[in-house]
Amino acid sequence: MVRKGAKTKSQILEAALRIASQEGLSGLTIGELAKSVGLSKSGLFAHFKGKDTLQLSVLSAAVDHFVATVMAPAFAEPRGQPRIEALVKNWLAFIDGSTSLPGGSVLISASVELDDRPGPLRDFVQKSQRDLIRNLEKAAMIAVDESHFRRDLDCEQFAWSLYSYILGYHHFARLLDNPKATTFVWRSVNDLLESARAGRTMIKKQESKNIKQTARKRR
Amino acid sequence: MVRKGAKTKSQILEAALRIASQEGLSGLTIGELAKSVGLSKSGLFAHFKGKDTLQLSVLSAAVDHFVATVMAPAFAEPRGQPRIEALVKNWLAFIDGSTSLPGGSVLISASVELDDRPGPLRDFVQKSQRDLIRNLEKAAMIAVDESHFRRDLDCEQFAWSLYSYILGYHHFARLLDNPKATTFVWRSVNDLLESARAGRTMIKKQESKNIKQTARKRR
DNA sequence: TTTTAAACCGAACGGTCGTGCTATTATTGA
DNA sequence: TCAATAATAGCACGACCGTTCGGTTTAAAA
Repeated sequence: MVRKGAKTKSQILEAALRIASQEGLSGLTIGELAKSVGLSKSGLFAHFKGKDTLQLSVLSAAVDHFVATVMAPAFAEPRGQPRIEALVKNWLAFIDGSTSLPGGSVLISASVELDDRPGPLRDFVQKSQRDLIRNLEKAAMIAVDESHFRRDLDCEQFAWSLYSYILGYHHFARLLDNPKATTFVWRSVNDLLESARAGRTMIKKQESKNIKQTARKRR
Repeated sequence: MVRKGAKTKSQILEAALRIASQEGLSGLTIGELAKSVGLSKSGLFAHFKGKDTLQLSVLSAAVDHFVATVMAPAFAEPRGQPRIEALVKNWLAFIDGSTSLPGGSVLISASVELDDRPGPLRDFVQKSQRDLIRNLEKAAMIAVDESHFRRDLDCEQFAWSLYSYILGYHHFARLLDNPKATTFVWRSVNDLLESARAGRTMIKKQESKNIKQTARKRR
């Protein structure tokens, strides 16, 4: 009894995601969105109680999309360093737009857009970004647990550095169109991985070699 | 004969800068701006040929403001590493808003806002950001020249890493309100400086010690 | 097939947007 | 001081914004 509605609603969010990724969250207008999905303004409006709800739904959809195309596949990889490398790889592809969205990450745009405007939208982005950092941190902790990384590694600092590189890539690749962005980010990430590995103990020679090999595979 | 006009124009740009830093460049509206400087919409509008020109002027003013409060003072410092550290220090203060602007860097916001919208505005931001990176690179090259950094340092990579950390700080400090942001960024920057220093030759022991000391001073 | 509720449209509302016009006030050079 | 000119205000415009409401179509339930 509630079939058609949910379907078009997801279509709406899909289109909304595409627009928001290009025009920003506040650049997403109901009229334009309605036109892009072939609905009337009021017809579309009926699916949400107001613009705020629509924007929140878009952000939520953005998180879902990010988790599905970046986090989930990475966390399906083997624990430890391979997982972290997969995560970075997926993430960069996500930013490039190779993964369906034309205009970079909606969440990064929203982060900058909302960082000075208190309210439910900012709260949501804040929370989702904190979760994201937490997951990076956890991935690092797992790598420590697997003896890929040294035991005294500051995982929070690690997560911060990693995220900074992602932001740097976003900036260089999207705005500056710098073709070296990929080289830079992987060099920095590999350095980061190496310094996280440094001083490791109790690893068999062969295993250590494997790790080094894996770290370089994307270059 | 052209006195009053230029004066109020600079007042307008000052207010515009403040608004744009909070609401974003596209969130800067003529009506609101006029109200904030106590002018009528049309009275203010007469100073610019259109909204595009206004936005360009704001971006230009943002660049000037950044250069004046971050770059210029840093480049007044001694060549090499001290200059780079001063640059980072000024930059972080600038992002915090301690330097007159309440809402972070207008240019960083604009970068994300415009990275998918071709046109004169994007071109301007692109150019100014490229200049900025260039200056970071030059600062690194000078440090190499001064034998603070090793001779085979990839200065472009150095500039990229440094800028990534700045972006990371912007994200963590502004959106996430993470109090550890300062710790993280300085730790990463110091690591970066150290790795840029590593393998240096022909430096007297005492000099080397001074450098290390300077690198740690802000922690 | 009929009933009934969900999905959608069209028109209209008050606001605000950027932008022109004309008139009025301030400022300035002579 | 006085004319010239720059600076500003007032008003109106078309366009689009988010939102409401009453009616029509469409799809699910019976």
